[in-house]
Amino acid sequence: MSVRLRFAPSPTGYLHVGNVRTALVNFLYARQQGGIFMLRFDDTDPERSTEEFADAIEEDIRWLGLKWNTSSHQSHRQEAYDAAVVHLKASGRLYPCWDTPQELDLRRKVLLSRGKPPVYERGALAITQEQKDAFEAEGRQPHWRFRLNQQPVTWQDGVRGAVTFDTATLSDPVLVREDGSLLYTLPSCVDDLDHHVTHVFRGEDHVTNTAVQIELFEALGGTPPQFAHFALLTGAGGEGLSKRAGSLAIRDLREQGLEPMAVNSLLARIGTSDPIEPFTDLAPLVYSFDVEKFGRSAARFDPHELEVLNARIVHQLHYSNVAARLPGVSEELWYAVRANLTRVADALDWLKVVEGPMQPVIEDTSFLNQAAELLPPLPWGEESWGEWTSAIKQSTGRKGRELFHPLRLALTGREQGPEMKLLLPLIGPKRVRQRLFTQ
RNA sequence: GAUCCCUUCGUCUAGCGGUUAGGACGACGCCCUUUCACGGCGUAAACACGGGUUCGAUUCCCGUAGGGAUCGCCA
Repeated sequence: MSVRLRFAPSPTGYLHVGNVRTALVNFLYARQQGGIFMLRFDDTDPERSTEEFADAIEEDIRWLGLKWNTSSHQSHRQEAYDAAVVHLKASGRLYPCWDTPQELDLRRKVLLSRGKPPVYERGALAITQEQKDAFEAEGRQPHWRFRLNQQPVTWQDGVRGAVTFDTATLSDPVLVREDGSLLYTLPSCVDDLDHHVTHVFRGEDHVTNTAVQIELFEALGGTPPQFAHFALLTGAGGEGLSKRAGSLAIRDLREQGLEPMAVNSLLARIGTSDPIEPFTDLAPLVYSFDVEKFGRSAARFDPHELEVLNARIVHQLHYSNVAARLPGVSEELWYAVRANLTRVADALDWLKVVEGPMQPVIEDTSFLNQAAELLPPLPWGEESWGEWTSAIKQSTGRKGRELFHPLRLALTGREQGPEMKLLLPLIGPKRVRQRLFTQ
């Protein structure tokens, strides 16, 4: 049976680098194994989930090039969850609770102040039938908790090896709210089962959930998928990333003009033992992927690395990949300037330099006038620059920087840039003369 | 407060008792290009600290410090 993996964002915000790393890891493994990659919207929280965010997430994933085979929304699968709830109630694993949030909050604080873990003490299991009747008479609806086995749960983690977690140290999770709406845990397990998910790769913030979910999978009569939990990313300063995810939203990176493959190249390899390299497509990332290459310590995500990767990717990009984004930029211009770019859009600046209008920088008027007299014969090609500068050298005695620098400045207005032998023919004789004679 | 995970060049990491502690990115230098950038080549750069165990610890154990995570009617 082929592998089936899923990326399950909740549409309560924009995709950020942490999310995308999770998406990539699941995508890469699914592709490598020739399996299925599913996009699943965990939109069980009607308060916070919106269609706008769901659309934005799809847009971002498409931009990255992570094609999914199927997609689903948890908000459309209520019947499946209802059936699971009925089953769990019947087997006694789901029990009603009438605690109010205020009571629970207070209880947690009391336990904490005594130095005890703030775990739900199962008061609801102890209440009498009279109390239940009383609650119901008042019209109060219960919320429902999953009764944990309070035993060690062990699984073989793809990154961390054998992991054991004692569910006695955990609170029985609430699965269903008073109003019947569901929390993340149940739909997630039901979907994983129904969709035959074989592997779940996610951040280590989910390890405790895994123990709970394994019990749930079993209570539902299913077999848990294989898990792998990689260490989370931190910011460049070593601080947690999740809290300040806003500045690292994928759409911001896109708006900054970064290439999707720069993002993919970094996020697929950061924290792994494979070198971070500038790739122009996903294929090498797919075949080199191995979840065991992930380390167990948090890696730093440094936006500067993204810049560096982006530049190196841009230097390799073919004209066909960028032409649509660069109106007016010819193939010749692209190949002349790409090695000097950090972002694709920077080519537009060079278009302006070549075609004008631009302000030449004049260092030495008489030298430039002399040079203008020595311009090589038309038509100009790559060899014209050499012919021209040799002639100038001969007649003026200048060489090296003295010879070269004033010409670049007059012709491009810039201290640095692409090779002049490529730029000269593009600028052309008319504009060259114009710029040389600028006073 | 409790529990779990982690700590090797600036960064991402290899290492699984004896190594000149390896690679990648970055930095720096040289070469190429009659400046710059690109590219090529090269150099510098690390075992958090303190105790053990051992003939011998980067590697195993304990502790300290630091970092990350979890303890929700969020996902």
